Amino acid sequence: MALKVRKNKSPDPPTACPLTRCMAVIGGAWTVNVIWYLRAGPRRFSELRLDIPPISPKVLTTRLRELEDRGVVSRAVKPTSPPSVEYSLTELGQELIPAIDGIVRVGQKMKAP
Amino acid sequence: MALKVRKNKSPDPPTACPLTRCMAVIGGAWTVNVIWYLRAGPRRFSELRLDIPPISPKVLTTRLRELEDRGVVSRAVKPTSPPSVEYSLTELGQELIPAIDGIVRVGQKMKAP
DNA sequence: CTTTGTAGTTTCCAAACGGTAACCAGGCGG
DNA sequence: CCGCCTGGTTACCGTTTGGAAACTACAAAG
Repeated sequence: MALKVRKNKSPDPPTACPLTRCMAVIGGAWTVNVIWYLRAGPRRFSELRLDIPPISPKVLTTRLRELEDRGVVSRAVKPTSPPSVEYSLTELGQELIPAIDGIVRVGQKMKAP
Repeated sequence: MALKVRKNKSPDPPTACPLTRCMAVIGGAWTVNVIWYLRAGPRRFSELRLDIPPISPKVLTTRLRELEDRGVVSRAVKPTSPPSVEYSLTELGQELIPAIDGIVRVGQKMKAP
């Protein structure tokens, strides 16, 4: 008797596809908004909170850490008093700007929900 | 005694911002993948299931309905036997392609998780 | 020594989301 | 008449997510 074909295919990790991988990062709540407000230059934690009023500090921290881990954003502590923290887009982060521009453009033309 | 400043500001709808509005549509699971596979032309329900193996029929239906509602995708029933259904990008949907291209490019350069 | 400002952290919780599995309808081929 | 194909729908359920509120650390100003 012939061997059965094993159907339990190893599920390839979701990070295999570049599209899925990148969406896993920028798909979270407020992520693209954060990148959008960093496009013009470095910005501090509390400035981002003012830029995006509905974001909670917890979520802002989470997003910034994720973006830093993936090399999209860099974090720099300035020895002011009190010490402040500047976030800015890395070179990789800059590459997302045209994509986000495109999303904004479509958002403007999109039917209301 | 002076009147207090009322702090309960009317929370403007999340759809006010074009970026947030568009992300609400393309942020769902597999949404960008669906658009990606429609970029080359019309595609049927079952073809999309083969293109994106891990997507469930429930989610694929949900995504296609959302995209249709927002004018990104159009749905056409062909009188074949059995009747088949073709989905394709609208003009608005086509405008998302460059944005998704950008996301893919960043995804390729992104650090592993 | 209390207040102010920056930059978070922690806990708790309800709602949203997506996965699984089963089921359905209409048409046709055998 | 039975199964099969396409294109879904439905019910159930566990996990994840993001929101709210309260709390922390540290430094300097007053």
